[in-house]
Amino acid sequence: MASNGCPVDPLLRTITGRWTTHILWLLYTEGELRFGELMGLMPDISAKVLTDRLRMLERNGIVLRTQKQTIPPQVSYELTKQGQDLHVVVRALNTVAVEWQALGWEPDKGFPALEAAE
Amino acid sequence: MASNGCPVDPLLRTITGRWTTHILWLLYTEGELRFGELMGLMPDISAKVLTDRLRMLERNGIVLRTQKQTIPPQVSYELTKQGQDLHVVVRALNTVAVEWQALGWEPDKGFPALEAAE
DNA sequence: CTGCATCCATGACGATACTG
DNA sequence: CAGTATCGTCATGGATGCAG
Repeated sequence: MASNGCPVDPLLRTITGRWTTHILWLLYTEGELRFGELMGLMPDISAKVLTDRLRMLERNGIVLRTQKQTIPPQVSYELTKQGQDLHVVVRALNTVAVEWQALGWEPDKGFPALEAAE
Repeated sequence: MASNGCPVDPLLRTITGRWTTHILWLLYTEGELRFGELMGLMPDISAKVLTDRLRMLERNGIVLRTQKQTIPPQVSYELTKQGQDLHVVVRALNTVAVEWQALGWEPDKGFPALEAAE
């Protein structure tokens, strides 16, 4: 059922899904982060969803999970070598997002600035 | 509820969603296409979903819909100027997707080639 | 501190049938 | 040809509570 001949789709489905690129962005810009630090940097995410995302990214070889058996436990996450491949994508995304933001673009509302100019 | 300070999220939510990048890819590589041509190039999509996606992309200023009032009606879609900004993103996505495919990557299965090597 | 189990609401996706 | 209308299913996101 994957879209025939479109190799992008599975990748997109992986890095998509609420919060995922934000996590990648943070791990890319901040480096290794602990679970609680990620929570702090994303005030609106729930623990379950963050865990879901991290586990999924781990399964896919994109982040590396390191657990220190101390009390209390400490768990850190960092990008794997493959995970760092994604910075090209995330940066491209970021470039366009910032550019469009400057044009007044909003989801489901288009480019108000441009329509006004026509 | 948008992820605070992450301008990427709304953009990602827009270009995400089953088939969307495939549509963008086709309009980017093939140029202007008619509704039926898009259907033909994506054998597994339903008319409703294709319509949904195109309407959404149109609302967001990414594709331009042109209708010729003939019998039978002819409707064409093409990328707007802003839509073409996305080719950077789609190409980045495609580059990584192809690269990972070569490494044996599959969603939820990681990189078998690499694990075998370790 | 880090996370798992459970439950629920939402909406995306898709099949089918019908229309100007 | 190019849709619209309707309905059903299922995955996702999220709240809450418990646990090592």
